Amino acid sequence: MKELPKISEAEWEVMKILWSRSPQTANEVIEALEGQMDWKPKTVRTLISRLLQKNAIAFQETGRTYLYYPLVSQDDYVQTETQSFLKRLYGGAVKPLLVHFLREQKLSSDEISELKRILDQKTEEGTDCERRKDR
Amino acid sequence: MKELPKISEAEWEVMKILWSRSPQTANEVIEALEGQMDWKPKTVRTLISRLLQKNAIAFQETGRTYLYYPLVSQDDYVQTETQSFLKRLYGGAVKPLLVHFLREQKLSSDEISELKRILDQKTEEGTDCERRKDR
DNA sequence: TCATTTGGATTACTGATGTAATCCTTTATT
DNA sequence: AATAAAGGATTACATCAGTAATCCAAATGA
Repeated sequence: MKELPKISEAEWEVMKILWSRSPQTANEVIEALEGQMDWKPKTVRTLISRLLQKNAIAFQETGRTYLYYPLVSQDDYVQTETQSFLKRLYGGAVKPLLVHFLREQKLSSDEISELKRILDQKTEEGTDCERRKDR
Repeated sequence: MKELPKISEAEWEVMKILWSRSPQTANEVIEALEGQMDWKPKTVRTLISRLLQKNAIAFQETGRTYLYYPLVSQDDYVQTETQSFLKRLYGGAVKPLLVHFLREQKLSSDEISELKRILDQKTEEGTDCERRKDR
């Protein structure tokens, strides 16, 4: 697996725009962020530059302007970030987090049903996992 | 709710030590981190100082040395961090994260059972949540 | 053609973070 | 008593992140 570039919080906002639609010009990104982030256009351009340097995005030239697009998928990114977040806060153990969330969060009954369904599936497919370890 | 101080990753390691046992002297913390973090003693002291400034920890003087202890609970902290993490990566929606994790993660069948149990509890107690909104 | 606007490139500045070293004072050692 | 060791306080310095402003070349308008 390749190294994913580290994306800062501010940069993340830009990525979200590009993930939602791409390619886009700098100005389109700037507009998309307007009213949402209270950033000066120049600020957004800086973020775009930094994302370029980090190889998180790239561009195709069209005339005198560039069309930017992401080089990393949001999914990969979320996955990786979540992994390291978990490691940091929960020592890598997923279950405590899940327990925590299932307990604390307001979930509609529909959502609860869906989660249960997923768990049921896992019961079928995955019961042999890790069994071997008990010798 | 009070403002929790922002704790950096390196500082977090120190906090973990103090959460696991407190109060402790700087040297005890330094020892506890040895072999684990490859930091010079002075580095750890810097982190301790910064945590003091941020009011994340405090100390009682005993003779010429200090005994440090946390001022914020790990639970509060984890809760807050998780909230903002979710907000950042999943737009605040918990369910996508839960789905993601339930799907991706290796969970033992015991864990799965426990999670199901929690969901069952929630089904009973919480079905009226948010119902009002549909007018 | 000359001035203006515009897009991208470069430079700027502040605060946080990682990673220490140096300084100063008090206590322990010779 | 003079010196060394030790603990905390202060200072250091590079990099990253947030937040822009300035510079420069090409396109546009007068």
